[in-house]
Amino acid sequence: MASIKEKQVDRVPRTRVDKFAERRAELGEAALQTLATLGYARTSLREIAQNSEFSHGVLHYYFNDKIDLIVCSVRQYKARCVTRYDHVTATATTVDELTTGFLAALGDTLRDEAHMHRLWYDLRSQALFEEAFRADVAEIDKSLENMIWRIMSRLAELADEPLRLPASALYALFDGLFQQCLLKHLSGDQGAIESMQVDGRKAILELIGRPVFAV
Amino acid sequence: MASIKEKQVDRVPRTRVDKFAERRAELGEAALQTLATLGYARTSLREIAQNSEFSHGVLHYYFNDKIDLIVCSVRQYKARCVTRYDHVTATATTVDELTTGFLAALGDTLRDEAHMHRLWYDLRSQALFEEAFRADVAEIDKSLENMIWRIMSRLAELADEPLRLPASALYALFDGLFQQCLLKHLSGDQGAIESMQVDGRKAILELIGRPVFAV
Amino acid sequence: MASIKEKQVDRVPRTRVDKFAERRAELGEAALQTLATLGYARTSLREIAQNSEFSHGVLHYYFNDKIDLIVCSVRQYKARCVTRYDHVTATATTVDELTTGFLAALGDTLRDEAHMHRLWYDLRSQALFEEAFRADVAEIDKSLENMIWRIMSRLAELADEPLRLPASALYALFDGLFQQCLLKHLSGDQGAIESMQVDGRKAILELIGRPVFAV
Amino acid sequence: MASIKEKQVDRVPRTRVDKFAERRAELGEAALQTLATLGYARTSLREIAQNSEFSHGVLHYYFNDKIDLIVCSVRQYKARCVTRYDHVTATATTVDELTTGFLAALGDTLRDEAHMHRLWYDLRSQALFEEAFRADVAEIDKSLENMIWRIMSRLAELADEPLRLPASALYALFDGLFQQCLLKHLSGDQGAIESMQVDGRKAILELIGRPVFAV
DNA sequence: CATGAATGAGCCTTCATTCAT
DNA sequence: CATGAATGAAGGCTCATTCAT
Repeated sequence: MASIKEKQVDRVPRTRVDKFAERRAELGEAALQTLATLGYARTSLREIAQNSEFSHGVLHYYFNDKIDLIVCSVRQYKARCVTRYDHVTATATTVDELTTGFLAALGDTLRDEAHMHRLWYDLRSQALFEEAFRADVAEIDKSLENMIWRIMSRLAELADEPLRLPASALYALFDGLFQQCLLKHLSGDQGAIESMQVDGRKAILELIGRPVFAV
Repeated sequence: MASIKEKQVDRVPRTRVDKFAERRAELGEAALQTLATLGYARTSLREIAQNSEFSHGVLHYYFNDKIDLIVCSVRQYKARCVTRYDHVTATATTVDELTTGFLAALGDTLRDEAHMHRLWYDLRSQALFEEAFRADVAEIDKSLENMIWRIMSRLAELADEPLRLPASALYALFDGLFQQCLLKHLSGDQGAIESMQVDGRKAILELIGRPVFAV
Repeated sequence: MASIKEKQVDRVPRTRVDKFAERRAELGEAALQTLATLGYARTSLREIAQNSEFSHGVLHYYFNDKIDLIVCSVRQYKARCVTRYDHVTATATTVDELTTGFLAALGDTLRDEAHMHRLWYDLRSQALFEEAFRADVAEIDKSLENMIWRIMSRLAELADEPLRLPASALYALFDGLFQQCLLKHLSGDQGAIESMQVDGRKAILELIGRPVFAV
Repeated sequence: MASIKEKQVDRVPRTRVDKFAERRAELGEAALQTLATLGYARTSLREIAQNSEFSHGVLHYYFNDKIDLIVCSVRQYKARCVTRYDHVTATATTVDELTTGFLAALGDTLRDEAHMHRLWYDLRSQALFEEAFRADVAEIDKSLENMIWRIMSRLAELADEPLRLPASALYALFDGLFQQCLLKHLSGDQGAIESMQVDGRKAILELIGRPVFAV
C-alpha cells in the first residue's frame, strides 16, 4: 500500500486542494495566453475559456471573479520570471562573455516572446489602477530587479570593479531599455533590437569602469 | 478699444475650424481626466462625456470613434510633456542645485500628479497592443528622452565631465525609477519618493564621475 | 409504457443540438411575429426578444448577429409556404370547384393573414439590398411558383386544355394580383378582395380557353 | 422692366412658394438616390443630406419629419413612371416590333436601372406598414397599370384581337415577371433577363391569341 | 464537478430631431 | 434662410455573472 501511495505522490495530486490549485494554475495559464494576445482591456472570460479546454462556466467555479483570475495568472507569470536569465550568469566566465550573453538573451526574448512581454507591461500598468494586482506585481518587479542585480554583480566580480549604481537604478535602466525596444520592435523597427544592444553594451561597460570613448 | 479687440482675437476662435479644434481639445481633456482616473480598460465614452459638460452624443460628433478620441487625448498629453522640467535646467547654476532641483521636481510630480502619470504608463502599454497609438506614444517617448537628455547634458556641463551613458539609457534609468516609485507611492509606501530620490542622487553622481562610496 | 416512451422520443429533443435548434426556431418565430407587425426597417432585436419570453441577450447566444436571426426566420417562413393551398387541389373535382376554391383560399389568406404576408413582400424587398437574404428568398419564390403551377396544372387537367402560360408568368400573375390586393385591403378598401377574385376568375377562365366575353 | 420680369419668369421661380417646392423636389431627388443605394431601412437623413448639396439641418426646414421627406421622394418617383415606355407604343407599327420593343425596354431598364427599381419594390413594401405612403404608392401602381394597359391595348389593336385579361392581371403579370427577374439579376444570374424576355414573349403571344406551341 | 443557458448592465455607435446663431 | 452644434433615445452587440441541470 505504502509504495503505491508513494507512486501516486509523484504523479497525481493527493488531495482535493491540490487538484483545485492545479486547475486554477491551468486556467491561469490560459488567461496568460489570452492576455498576451489581446491585452487586458480586450480580454474576456469567454475568450480565456476558449483558450483552455474548459467551458467558461468553470471559471466561476475556480475563481471568485475576473480579477481573481487575472491575479492568479499574474502569479503564474511571476513564477516564470524568477529564474530567467540565470543560465547566462551560470555559464559566462569573462566580462565579454557575460555582457554578450546577457544582451543576446535580451534580444532573443524580444524576438521570441514579444507578446508575452507586452503582457507584463500591461499588467504592471493595471496595477497602477487596480489595487488587487499591486502586491503581486511588486513582487515580480522585485524578482526582476534581483535577477538584474545578480547578473550585474557577477559582472562586477568578473571585472573586479565595484558596481556603481544601486539595484533599483540598474533594474530601471535595463527594464527601460527593454520596454522602449519592445515598442519599437512591435512597430516593425527592424534595427530596434540591435540598437538596444549597442546602447546596452555602452552602458554596461561604463558601469564597470571601462568607458567607451565614442558615446 | 483696439487693444481689447486684439486680445480677443487671440482668445476667441475666429473660424469654425478653430472652434471645432477647440472643442476637440476640450473633449480630449475630459478623456484625459477619465483615463487618469479609471485607466484605459475601464474608460467608456459615457464616462468621458460625464467628465465633460456635454452629452455622450457629442463625442461622436467630434470624433470618428473611440480610438480617434483617445489618440486625440494622447496628443493632448504629449503637448504637455515637451517642456516639463525645463525650468529646472534653466535656473540651476551648480551640480548640486540641478541634481536637487531635478529630483525634487520628480518627487513633486509623483506627489501631485500621480494619477496623470499612471495614465501615461497605461497608454504606453496600450500602444503595445493597439497600433493606432504607437506613433504618438513613440513621439512622447522621444520628447521625454530629450528632456532627460537636456537635463543630463546641463549637468555634465556644470560638472565639467562627459556624459557616460547614451540618451536612451539615461531616459530608461529615470523613467524606470519613476515608474517603480509610482507604483510604490500609489500602494501607500510613504518612503517611496524619498528612497527614489536617494537612489537617483547616487546614480546621478556616478554618471558625472563623482561616485558615492557607500552604495 | 414502452409506446408512451417511444412517443416521447419523437417529441422531446434527445440531444443538446436538437434543443439548440428548437430554441432557434422558437426565437425565429418571435422574429417573424415582430417582422409581420413592424416591418423589417422597424424591427429591433429588443423588440423581438419582448415578443419571445426571453431577454434580448439570449438572441445573441443563439444567433451570430441580427441578419443570422432574420435569415433563420425567413427559413421558418419558407417551411410554411411549401404546402399551403395544396388542400385546394386535393379536394376539387371540377374546374369551377378548383377555381372557386383557389380564389376563396386567396381571399381567406388576405383576410386572415394580411400581416403575415406583408412580411413576405417586405423580406423579398430586403433581399434586393441584402445579399444574405437572397438565396432563401429565391427558394421561397420557387416554392410558391411550384404551388401555383400545381394548381394551374390540375386546372388544365380538369379542363382538358393545355396551360397557355409559362410557370413564371402564372406565378407572376397571381402573386401580382395578391400583392396589389393586399395593399388595397390594408388601406381599408372593403371591395378589394372581391374585386381581385373577379379579375382572378376572368384570368383563370381565359387561361384554360374559356374566355369571358365582357372583359 | 416688364421684359426683364418676363425673362425671370422663365428662369427663376417668382414666388416664395415656388422656391420652396423646388427645393423640396431637389431634396426629394437626393433622397431617391440614397434610397436606391441603401434601401429604406438603411437610409438616414444625414446620408440624404450628403447626397444633396445642403446641410442636414435644412431637411427639417423643408420637411416635417423623415416620413414627410420620403413621401415627397415617392412622389418624385411617381412623376417619372407615368410616361416611361410610352415611346415604345408610339413608334412600333407591328405586333412583332411592339413585342420586341417592349421586352427590350424591360431588359434595358433591368440592366441600367436595377438600383432605381429595387427602390420601388422597397417603397411599395413600406406602404404595407406605413400608412403615409399608401396613397402615393397606390397612385404609382395605377400609373404603371395604365402604362401596361396602353401597351397591351396597342398590341391588341395591331393584332386585331381582343385583350383577354383584365388590366389588373396584365399589370400583375409583367410587374411580377419584372420583380422576379430583378432579384435574379441582382443575384448575378446572367441569363435572368433573357429568360424573362422569352417567358414574356410567350405570354404576350398567348394574350393576343397567337399561341406558341412549345410552352 | 462541470456545463452552458440565461440574464441584464453596459458599451460603442447611429440617428431623427431641436435649436441657437 | 441655412447651418451645424447638441441632444438623447435606441440599436446591435459584448460581457461578467448566476444558476438549473
